[in-house]
Amino acid sequence: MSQLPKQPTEGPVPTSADVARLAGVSRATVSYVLNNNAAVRISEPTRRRVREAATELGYVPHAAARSLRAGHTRMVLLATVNFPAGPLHHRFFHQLESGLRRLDYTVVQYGSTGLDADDAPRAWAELRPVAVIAPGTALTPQGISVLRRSGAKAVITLGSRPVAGAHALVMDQREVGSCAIGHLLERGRRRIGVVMPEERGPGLLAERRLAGARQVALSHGARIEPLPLRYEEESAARLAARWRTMGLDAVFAYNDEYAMLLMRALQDAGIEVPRETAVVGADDLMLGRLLRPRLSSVRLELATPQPLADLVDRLVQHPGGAPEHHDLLRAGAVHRESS
Amino acid sequence: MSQLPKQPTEGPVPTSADVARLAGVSRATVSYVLNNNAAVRISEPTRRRVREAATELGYVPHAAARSLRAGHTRMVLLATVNFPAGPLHHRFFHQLESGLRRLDYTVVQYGSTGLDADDAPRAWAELRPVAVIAPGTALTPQGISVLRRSGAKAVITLGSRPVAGAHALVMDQREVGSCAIGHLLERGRRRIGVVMPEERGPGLLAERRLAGARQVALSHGARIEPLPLRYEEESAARLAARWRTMGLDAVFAYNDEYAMLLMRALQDAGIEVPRETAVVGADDLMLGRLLRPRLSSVRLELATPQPLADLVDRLVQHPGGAPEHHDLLRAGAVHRESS
DNA sequence: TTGAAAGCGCTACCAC
DNA sequence: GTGGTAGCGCTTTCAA
Repeated sequence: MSQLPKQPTEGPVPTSADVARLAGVSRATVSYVLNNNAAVRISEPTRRRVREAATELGYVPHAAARSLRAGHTRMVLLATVNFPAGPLHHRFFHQLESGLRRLDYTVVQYGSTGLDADDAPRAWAELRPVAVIAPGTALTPQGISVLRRSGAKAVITLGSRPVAGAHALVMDQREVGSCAIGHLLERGRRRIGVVMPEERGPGLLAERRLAGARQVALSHGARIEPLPLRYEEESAARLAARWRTMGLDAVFAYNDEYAMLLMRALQDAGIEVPRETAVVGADDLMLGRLLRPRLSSVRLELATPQPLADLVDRLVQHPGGAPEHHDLLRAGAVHRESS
Repeated sequence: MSQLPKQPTEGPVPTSADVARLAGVSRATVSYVLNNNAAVRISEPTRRRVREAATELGYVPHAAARSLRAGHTRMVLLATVNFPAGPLHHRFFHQLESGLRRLDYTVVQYGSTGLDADDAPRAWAELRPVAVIAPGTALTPQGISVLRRSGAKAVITLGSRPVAGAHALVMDQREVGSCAIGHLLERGRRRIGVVMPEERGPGLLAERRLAGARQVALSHGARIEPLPLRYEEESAARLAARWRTMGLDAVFAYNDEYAMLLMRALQDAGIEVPRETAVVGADDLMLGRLLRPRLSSVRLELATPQPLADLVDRLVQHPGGAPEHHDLLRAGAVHRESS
């Protein structure tokens, strides 16, 4: 209460020189004390005077000045362009951030909507981050080069596949497709539809999941039929209306939401699930358990973030190694009643 | 292709002095040219030489050095602690960021999990942001003061209610509760349950929604009954089993997910929806339309972000005014079949 | 039209 | 133990 500074808004921002003046010492001493510099021994009374002066003034060190002097930052820039927005990724980044902070990095998320693939890395580079984690889709070889030359020790891409010249955290969405199809094959299905959302967002993910589906189907002599679908009841009803003409005995519906939409439409059209057509979603939403039949799904898991924080730290400390690829995504079929 | 710099990883980061040397001019000239300084006229050939030298070296200006010299930054720090993670907010922040970038601000998201309410603002202040937008829950008066004294021209809180001494973007969740209850009252219900999730995350939101519900109910002589519920089928089944003992004729279920869970459980327990008990959710999920009966809901909307970007800009340019409060949340009942 | 130089806040080297 | 001070990269007066 009594410690609240007097002038909330006016007045210049206090610097270490102000602290030094108030404590009656030099700026060097202030720096030593506030950074707990072990290489130099300062008497306890002096330390106290400095600390008191600092809190009295509400002194906060100036990160820009510090890193300018140091010649490097400890900033990890997490570029969030075109990022999957679900709770799974949200939690993952959250934990990755905590892990990196524990290693004394400053993590900063930088959204770059509207900037193109050349401008965005330039904008990031201006902050001189020591490491950059960005979606592979936002990072061209030129972009990687810009970041490297601006002092980034580690450039790490994130996405369905690696990008040449950078380390990669791979979330191979094919895994999801192959997992779903594998499950359906096991249950005796051979003519399988794969829902392809017509919305903008899921486009790339859907392509990769389809690719994984095709891969597995091919090696088992099963048929894969892509099924464009908008996330609207009419679109689903239309698809359901011509369902029997397509001769499918199963469908992998991209994710649980599309699966629920389609399953309802199929049921309304008199198609029995799973007898006539099996349905599998993905993401294992709680809601799928409420439907009748309960929705089979593919559960996704991301790797534990702490080892990745350690990885970043290692790449920063020993840069220049060969690009490393780490697989983040684990997928597993969850069998319920709809398949 | 041919423009790719040669040494990807080694070598020092090029500075404006390097550009000057290569172009055969002074550092001052480099600065004039690259910043399109209108106050000084540079010959066209010189400009070209400078620009070519810059691209040849892959020069990227050093934001820290620039802002150190300028005495201020154009960084807007968006603190993301305890933020609702839904698509609604996600889109909102995304657009706010775009709007601010259009005004030439650098927007940076800073997660601060693990830092307490005193440390977090200090960490933010080290970056000397010109404006800070942070959840009200993460911002004590001390924190606000620290930011002010570190040069932040605008400190803006975000949340259910304003915080003393700062501008506020208010998302008054009571609105949601009162809207839901208002709808149920209109439809003749008088004894209304309000689901309170027992999970950690929604706690505060649920409290506010309940408060709004109580407010409206009180003024209409209706009864409100809080109903703790975990997001699990057993918990819902248990609640449904003792439903008739409670004598409720309606329930506002916190959001659509809890509503779906509970509605299913009620139906399984033989309670007719909406005849015996009306059910209302919130968030207006697409999935609610797939249930039978279709789920009534409260649709949430956040204000258009562009005016808020303009607001931030105005507060930065003319600091010191009285704290402003802006209401962001709009709620509206969506009547379907479950109420 | 261009160049020289000061100085933003900070840390680390070197004297005392 | 403590202080003086150079210099990180940049912009901007002031002089030429």
